[in-house]
Amino acid sequence: MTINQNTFTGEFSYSLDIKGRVNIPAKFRNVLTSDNEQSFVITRGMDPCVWVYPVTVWQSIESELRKLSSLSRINRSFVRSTVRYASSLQYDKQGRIAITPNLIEYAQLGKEALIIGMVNKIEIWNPKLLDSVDQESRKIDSSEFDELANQIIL
Amino acid sequence: MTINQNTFTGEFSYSLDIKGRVNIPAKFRNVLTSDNEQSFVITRGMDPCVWVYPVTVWQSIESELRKLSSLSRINRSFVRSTVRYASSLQYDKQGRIAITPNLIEYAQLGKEALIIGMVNKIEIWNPKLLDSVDQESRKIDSSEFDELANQIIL
DNA sequence: ATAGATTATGGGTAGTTGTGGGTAATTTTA
DNA sequence: TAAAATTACCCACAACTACCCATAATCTAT
Repeated sequence: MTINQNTFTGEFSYSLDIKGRVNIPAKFRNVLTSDNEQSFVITRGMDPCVWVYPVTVWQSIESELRKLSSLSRINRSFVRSTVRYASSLQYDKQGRIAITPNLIEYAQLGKEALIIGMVNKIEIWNPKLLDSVDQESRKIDSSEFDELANQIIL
Repeated sequence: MTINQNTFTGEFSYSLDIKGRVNIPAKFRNVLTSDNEQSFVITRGMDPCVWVYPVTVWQSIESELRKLSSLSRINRSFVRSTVRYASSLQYDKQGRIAITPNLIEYAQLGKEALIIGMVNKIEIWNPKLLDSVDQESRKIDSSEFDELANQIIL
């Protein structure tokens, strides 16, 4: 049963096979709306990981990007860096997607892949890399972190 | 008689079976509103226990999370740490939910499970662990309890 | 107090899911 | 144009999960 459309939560550890394929957790596939046509858009994350969007979500990001005027240099560079590495792909009959060598390298993915639901998107991490990034940001941001928690967590 | 919709009070001791299932107390199921569709969201608690939310309560957390832009590093790390261990699930015909191995390990759950109503959510504890956490915090917190007294009348 | 309903707990089975590998089609390269 | 490499598609199997049924204990109402 799906609680919410296009919403991803939870953590799953899967293996990246020799052909560069990872499984999309069944739960994630099930919350995809039909207008996504079993497709995702994958791209670089802001952190060293892979971001995976449902097509419909990505489309709304694109329309936001369209609004940014190219007169501004920051806008141009921002649009370029977000769109540059994005490509759309379908998952196969077993529910797997093939990650491009580009992105495998960027996210430093090995045999293990940690898949994390991030509400409106999915992240694919090298588990060890996530650990270190996590610890780092907890050191730096702990007070702002607590503030957010006070606002949001019930 | 039910006191209030989606409100949980009281303490119940249940067993965790070999498949990792625990019963949700009938009283708790009965106060669930129908728009929860017999579903809960379970996640890590701030203490070493499992938190169980009615879906509707979780949705309000989720909608707050959706507002946080992923451009900010703190936001990303906060969303990740909040959502990472959360998953939604329905209880079966017998009223049980299956707790993920992840969370069983985190809350150090064994055969016994203590289920505690926490007003807007449910906690699942290893009874012995709760005892020790409880004693510990009673030592520390008495002054802070006094502070709370100014906010809440019992 | 007793019958009927509800609740707690255990286990079996069929279908789903994760993972590996094989073959054909397509693209790239020489 | 032919060989090599890559990609897409398919099949197979093991492990797991969801769903179902059974039984014992407890509660409810007359």
